[in-house]
Amino acid sequence: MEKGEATKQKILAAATDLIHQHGMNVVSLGDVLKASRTGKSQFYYHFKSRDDLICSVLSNNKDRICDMLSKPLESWKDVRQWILTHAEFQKNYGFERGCPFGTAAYSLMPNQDQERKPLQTILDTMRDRLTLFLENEKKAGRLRKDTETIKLGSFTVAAIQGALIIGLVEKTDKSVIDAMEAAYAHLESFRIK
Amino acid sequence: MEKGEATKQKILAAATDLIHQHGMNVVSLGDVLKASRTGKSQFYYHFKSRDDLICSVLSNNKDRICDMLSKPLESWKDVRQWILTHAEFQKNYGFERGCPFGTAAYSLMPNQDQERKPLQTILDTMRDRLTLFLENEKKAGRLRKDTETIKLGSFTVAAIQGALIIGLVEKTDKSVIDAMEAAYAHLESFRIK
Amino acid sequence: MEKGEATKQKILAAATDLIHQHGMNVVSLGDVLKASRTGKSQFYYHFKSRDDLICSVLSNNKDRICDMLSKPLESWKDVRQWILTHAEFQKNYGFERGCPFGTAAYSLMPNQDQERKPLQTILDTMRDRLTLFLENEKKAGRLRKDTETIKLGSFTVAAIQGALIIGLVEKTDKSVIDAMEAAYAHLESFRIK
Amino acid sequence: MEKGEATKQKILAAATDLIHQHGMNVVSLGDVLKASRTGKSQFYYHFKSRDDLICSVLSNNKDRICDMLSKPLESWKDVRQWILTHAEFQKNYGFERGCPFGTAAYSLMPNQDQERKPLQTILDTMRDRLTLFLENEKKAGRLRKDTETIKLGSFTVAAIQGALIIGLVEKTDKSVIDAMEAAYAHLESFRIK
DNA sequence: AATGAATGAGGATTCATTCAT
DNA sequence: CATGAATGAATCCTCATTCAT
Repeated sequence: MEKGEATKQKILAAATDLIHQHGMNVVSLGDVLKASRTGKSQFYYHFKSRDDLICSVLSNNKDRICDMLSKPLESWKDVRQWILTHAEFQKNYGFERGCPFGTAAYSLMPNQDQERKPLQTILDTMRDRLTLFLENEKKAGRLRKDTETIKLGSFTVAAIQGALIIGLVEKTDKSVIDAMEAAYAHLESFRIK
Repeated sequence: MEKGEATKQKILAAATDLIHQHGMNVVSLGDVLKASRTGKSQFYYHFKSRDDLICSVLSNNKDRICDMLSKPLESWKDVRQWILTHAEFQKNYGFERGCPFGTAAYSLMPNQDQERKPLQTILDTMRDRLTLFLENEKKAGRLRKDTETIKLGSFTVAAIQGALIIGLVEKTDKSVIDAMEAAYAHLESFRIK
Repeated sequence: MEKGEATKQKILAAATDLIHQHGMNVVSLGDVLKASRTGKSQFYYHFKSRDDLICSVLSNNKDRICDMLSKPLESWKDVRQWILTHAEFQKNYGFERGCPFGTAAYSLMPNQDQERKPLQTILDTMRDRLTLFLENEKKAGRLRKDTETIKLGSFTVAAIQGALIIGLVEKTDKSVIDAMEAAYAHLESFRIK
Repeated sequence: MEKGEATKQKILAAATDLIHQHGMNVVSLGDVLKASRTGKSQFYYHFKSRDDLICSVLSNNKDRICDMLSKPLESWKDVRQWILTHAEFQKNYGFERGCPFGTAAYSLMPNQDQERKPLQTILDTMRDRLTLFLENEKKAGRLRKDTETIKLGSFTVAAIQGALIIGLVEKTDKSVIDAMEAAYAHLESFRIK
């Protein structure tokens, strides 16, 4: 990685972090440059515009998140663990952030279709991963035959994201975990032991 | 209500709507004034500052939402209906908005404790309303004795909010309703018929 | 004239002068503000944008020039005097400027149709004024019946503008006056004494 | 001509064209590089600065124009043709350009004496060419003895340049040709048939 | 001879706010 | 209650130029 690329990554990293913190509409170029200790010109050498940066961040998030989701869920424990990880993640940030996915979803303007694409991808990946697990369980006879796996996928993603919103407001993980446990309990209620 | 108060309400209404649409960090004073057909001076007569307006909007939202929640849930049908209403509400806005609650939660800066209060109130009211219903059902012997009603309250609120995020990304209510139905199904699984 | 209007006029005057000097594409907002000793915000209070300012200047020029042309030409001496005035005008500015009309014409981008309108008006006014004089002379039997007055109008305007270009390059009025005298001579060649 | 020289010519050609189109104050280095498909470094290898480029363009223009003027005018038809060619030239460019000479004259800052030199040369060449023709005609007894040939030279150049300004404003060649025909008529009025 | 990277000044514009009337 | 005018910091972005390689 050459020197130039390093600068670009530094900017991207700073922007990714700031946007995760504050939402993309609130982060100014100046903020990003201050945080990355770079100058305007360096920025405009590496990015076409602020919008370009935003898109890069979004797509960067998509890559990182999808990367984390690349290992398939292999057990019910995995599932529970994955759900609860989100709460832990939020707690580590002092309840000052939600999931980058949720942050972005609520920052998007209705017409930003380009920017919405990576979010859609993240959403699909999260849901599909769960659905795949459930399907496998069904085939193995460990899940009720009548389980609507896709529906449960959407449900789980929603429950996680919603729980994080509660965390943002309450600044405690009490209710967050409550909600997540309940969500997991719902999943498990389809399980055949 | 004198003429002056009417102006204030006009500004507040415009701001509430715009903020619901775009999130509070993105709406400029100019936007609000344009939308409310008022002038700078009228604004600064009625509000101390932009922050003051934001707080008013938030508290206004709180009042309106809590108002809508004042009638207690009286039947399982009521519960299901209430959950699904959120999806309908979002659909009516062309999936360009989430719930004002969620929008605000994701717009808040970590240090805006003052502004977070009305959100906390909304959250509590939503949860308590459901909890109250469940407790009543339990007393009436129509709910399993071991049901953790508060947990289920948080869970339901989370599921609703999360489902709306999905709506924002997908711009369809398919998955939104899927998630909500699943959430309701979970509640009902505790019911004794 | 209130205080606010005065500020606007100060800005407009400074811009008009600077644009006459350098052409509209070269004059920056900063230049105008420095020259008018005003601030950015004062500017944006009174003008919608830089483009708005440019249009105002152009239309202002149009008004001022057309005003100067409002008194009809009444004698051949008037005509000659009018033509030569342009040279004198340029000399007074040390040959650092052409006619505001020419300056603007050469600064226009092909797509600036809005901005071209006032120029068209100036052009028409200059030509019509001469044409009117010639027509009157023709009616009075002091001009050859076969004179194409409109053609001569365009010709005269062109000769004046072109002469000023020469002045810009040579920084002397020698050739400018030569060209103008020749142009006038051409007009007079249609005269019947 | 080596490879390096070719690059330089490519840049020069692009710049010449762009400057003819938009005037030299409006064309940015980036524009030139984009149009010539070259890079910053190539530019700074071949030119000292933007100013250097401008000077080169001006001198390039001078060379090309003077080249076109190198064949002497040999008949009255030649003269008329030459004048009218300017209108045709402008028409071919959709009335989006004047003569490079006029464009440059109006783009120059008063203190750019260095840059003004090539313009002076162009002007002299145009005028002298006509003057020479007229002198020859005079010697041949086909021109009135009292004709002030130099004056007529300046006059003709002015009329051409001014006519082109009209073309820029009106975006039609109607008046342009009117003015040019009148100018030629004036010249011819000195002719002895 | 040419490349990618960096620089800093300056471009137009919008913002929330204040003040005098 | 309301108006018009002013303020200055901050927004995103483009410019011509330079440097190390």
